[in-house]
Amino acid sequence: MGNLKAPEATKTYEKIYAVVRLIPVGQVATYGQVAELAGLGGKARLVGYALFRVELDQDVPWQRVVNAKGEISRSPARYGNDDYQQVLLQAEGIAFDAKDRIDLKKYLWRPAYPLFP
DNA sequence: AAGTTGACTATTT
DNA sequence: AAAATAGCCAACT
Repeated sequence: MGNLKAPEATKTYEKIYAVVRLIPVGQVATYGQVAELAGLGGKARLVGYALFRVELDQDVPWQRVVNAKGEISRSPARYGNDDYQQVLLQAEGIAFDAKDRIDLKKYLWRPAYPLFP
């Protein structure tokens, strides 16, 4: 315990989680894209920070958020959860190449704009 | 209440 | 192509 539950999250992060929850199965979004859709002005780092704090929340499909290169962002702070992310994405039908990269041209989420009126 | 922390990205070496 | 740099901000303790 000790982690925020998404519905109780503070406003800024709540918006990020709301966007992430809209990513369809079988597609991915980049951190920068989520930041922009959440109205954060492209501050991609905030999205990464927010997702770290909600990692254990089951309602947010954090696995569908990858970095701008189409790669899973690895970090020692995740203790292997990054590998699990790849497994989850593959289970949704997303393919990784030999360098563990996703073909963003194929899988990137293209939502209608604006997401939030 | 102030310091620490952390899943990014565009640009430059 | 890969590695280093600078700019960004909120939540948690």
